[in-house]
Amino acid sequence: MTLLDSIVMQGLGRHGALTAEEKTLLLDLELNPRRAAAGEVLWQESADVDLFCVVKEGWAYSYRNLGNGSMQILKVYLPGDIIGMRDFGFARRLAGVAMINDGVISPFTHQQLFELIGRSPALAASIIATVVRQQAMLTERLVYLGRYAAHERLAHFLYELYLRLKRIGAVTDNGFVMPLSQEQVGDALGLSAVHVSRTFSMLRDEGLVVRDRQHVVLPDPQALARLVEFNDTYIDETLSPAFHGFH
Amino acid sequence: MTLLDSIVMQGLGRHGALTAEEKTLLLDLELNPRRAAAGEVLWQESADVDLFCVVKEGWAYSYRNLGNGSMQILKVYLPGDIIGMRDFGFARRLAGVAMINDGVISPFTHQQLFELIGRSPALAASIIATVVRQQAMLTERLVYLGRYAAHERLAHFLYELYLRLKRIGAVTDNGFVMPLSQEQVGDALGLSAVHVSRTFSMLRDEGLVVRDRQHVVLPDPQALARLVEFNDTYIDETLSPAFHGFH
DNA sequence: CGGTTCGTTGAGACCGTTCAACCCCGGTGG
DNA sequence: CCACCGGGGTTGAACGGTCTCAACGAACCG
Repeated sequence: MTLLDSIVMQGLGRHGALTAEEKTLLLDLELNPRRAAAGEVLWQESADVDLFCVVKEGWAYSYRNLGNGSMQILKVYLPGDIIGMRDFGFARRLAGVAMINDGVISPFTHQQLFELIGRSPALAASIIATVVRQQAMLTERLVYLGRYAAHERLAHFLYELYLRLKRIGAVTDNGFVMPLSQEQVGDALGLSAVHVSRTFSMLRDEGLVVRDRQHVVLPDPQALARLVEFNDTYIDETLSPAFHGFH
Repeated sequence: MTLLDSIVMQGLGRHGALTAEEKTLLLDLELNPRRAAAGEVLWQESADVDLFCVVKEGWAYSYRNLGNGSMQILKVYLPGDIIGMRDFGFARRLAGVAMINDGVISPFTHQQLFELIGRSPALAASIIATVVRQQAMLTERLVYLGRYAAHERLAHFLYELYLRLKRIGAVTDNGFVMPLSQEQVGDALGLSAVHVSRTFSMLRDEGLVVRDRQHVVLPDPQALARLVEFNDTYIDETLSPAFHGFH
């Protein structure tokens, strides 16, 4: 999974094919791939902001460790996502990032990002669009934490993963691999691990989610989408026309 | 309260005074002020994105109306804030915005924003910094919704308002005016209005918050800050040095 | 085969919700 | 001036969703 694939798949490159220089700029971000082991902390909260990363293989998550001993997972990163944009413009990390399973990441520097932005307004727009979309996903999570019950939070979480995985071709027969432990799911949804287990059982009994170890199947994605009233405008978002005129 | 005052007060203008042109660009955003009545909806969710607004007087909030009949308030806007940046780059609003009390707002267009960004990299950096800071505030709220109890959520909410109001000079003797109803506070914190009332009583009994109608006093802000382990790096944030080198 | 991690299930406690009654206060109209 | 009304806030009681603690089971790994 290269960033180029990801960006094209996400439809950001559809407005006129990318130029050769733009493709080069994107590929330059992935010149230094390295393996990262499950559980590896890429950086801690409050660390200096130096690098961003493209996730090439594996999953990662950003998190905050709280004073009361618990953890809140802010976002799950999938292959093709850029990690660290949350801290763009800050001197220190607002959240830590760790790998969920074994994977491959490509770090690149602030400097490279500035260069890319300076050279290609189209790519700058794409980057900004991904940041904005991430903010929208965060907002959606906030809404669910504030106002929905456990089974709705979990259903929404799984359906969002399903959509994001589908667009990078990681879904077959409505099923996908979900390497998060139930403890981690709980940390993302503001629930205890025990209650995540019970909630999975509830969704299984209703025929909405079948899970076996790390494999999840959504037998009827539409039914799940109705349950959570999924608003997918923030995933298949349309950029403002004015924005494209900006180049 | 002009945007110029606000940005200077927020320290974004400290790196070299703004040029005359930059000041003009900022003031141009506020050429069309108008009154807005309490409860007035500035725009609804899914409406076309056309305008942004500077809040000159009064408070506003962005919100999402949910299928189960409840509402989630995403953010409270104070004088000097820019409303609508959440939707920058989108064709449609991700959230509605309404006035909390009577106030004055200055709408400006996408076009004006692009012009400002094109003419002054320094102001573009300031704008981006405010967007990033808003995302950080949203993240902080998410953490509290996910992992903290009612009294901690409320204490954190009040302390954040206290800090933001202090920097625009709206705090005297540790007190400020808080025009939100308890229903609205509940919609922001994911609590019922009834429990907001009980939680206010609890904080009062502990000597942390004194409230009389719309007037709130924090007798010991430091104690409150300790209670919520307030991390103010996202309010008094430091922009990355690399970012300033970008101009 | 023993240890470890992860997931399941049960029981009890707790926090927050819902429903309801009541109060306080400001506004309005007689 | 008073009667009435309505919105916001307070308080009580019962319900329910989620948490915690604990025991147990299943899969993986040395």
